[in-house]
Amino acid sequence: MPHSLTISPLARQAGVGIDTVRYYERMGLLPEPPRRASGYRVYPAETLQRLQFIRRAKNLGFSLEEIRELLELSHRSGDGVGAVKATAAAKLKDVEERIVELERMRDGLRQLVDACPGHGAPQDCPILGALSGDSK
Amino acid sequence: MPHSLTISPLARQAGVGIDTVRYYERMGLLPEPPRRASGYRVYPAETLQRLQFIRRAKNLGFSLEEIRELLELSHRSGDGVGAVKATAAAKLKDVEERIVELERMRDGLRQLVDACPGHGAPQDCPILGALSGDSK
DNA sequence: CTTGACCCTGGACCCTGGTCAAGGGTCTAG
DNA sequence: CTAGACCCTTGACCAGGGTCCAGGGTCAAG
Repeated sequence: MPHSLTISPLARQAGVGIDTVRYYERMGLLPEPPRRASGYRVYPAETLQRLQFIRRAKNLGFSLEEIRELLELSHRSGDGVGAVKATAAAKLKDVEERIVELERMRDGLRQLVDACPGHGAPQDCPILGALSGDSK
Repeated sequence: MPHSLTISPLARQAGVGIDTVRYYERMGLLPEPPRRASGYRVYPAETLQRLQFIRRAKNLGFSLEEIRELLELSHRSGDGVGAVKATAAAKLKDVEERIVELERMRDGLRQLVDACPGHGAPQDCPILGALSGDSK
């Protein structure tokens, strides 16, 4: 199985910097990879998936800490399965709330775009209103 | 119309710190409010909405710079309406993409939660897989 | 009028999430 | 065997987004 990478191609394929990969390792987002005798890190292919997950989650506004929790969910076996489930459920709720808010924002923007066919004053556009639903 | 606040109740009601309000003003997210003779800032009630909007948008992963743009959209009249529309359309696309990714994440989490009824090993849960759709 | 709560400005400081550089090994093509 | 590309660690530095004084006015209640 030739699916192992040194840090540089890994980082390149994941679209992040080398330093970032090492940073994530320090922060506990990536497991410490095996090393060659020389000390070089050697990554299994799945680390690439993990990095891509991280990038995506980061874009969605999750902090590295939250992402760490999400990642742990999927790789922890046995211990305190109930707790794992609860954490997942909490994240799920969080994600669902974000979706609702983004949908509200989307609707506001859509109205803005539609209601403003290239000319005419867009003041009083409902973008603020669209998001003024009660906050949690 | 008694709807005017000094900075402290404004901040309290919006759930942010006083310093944050002044910081947002410096960053151009809040307009400079009128002042009393003493120099005290006096805010109209709508500033509260604006602050709540900012908080929400921030939670959704928008940077202050992006939020500034969003806010400008809703309050700019006349000038360069075409450009405004284009900006709004771009934001809309951005928001839609975020929604798609969050939905993917939600589905992954939901599977995780459902598939793991409180006991039994949740390893091999599809959370990583669920998010491994090609990134842009 | 005085006291306590509030407001002002300016500048220092903090955390997060990286990014860069120095100093020094490693690997591989020629 | 040597040049060039890669890798290591440690530690400094940076931007974004705040947060916290210090020093000094303001305002309302008593």
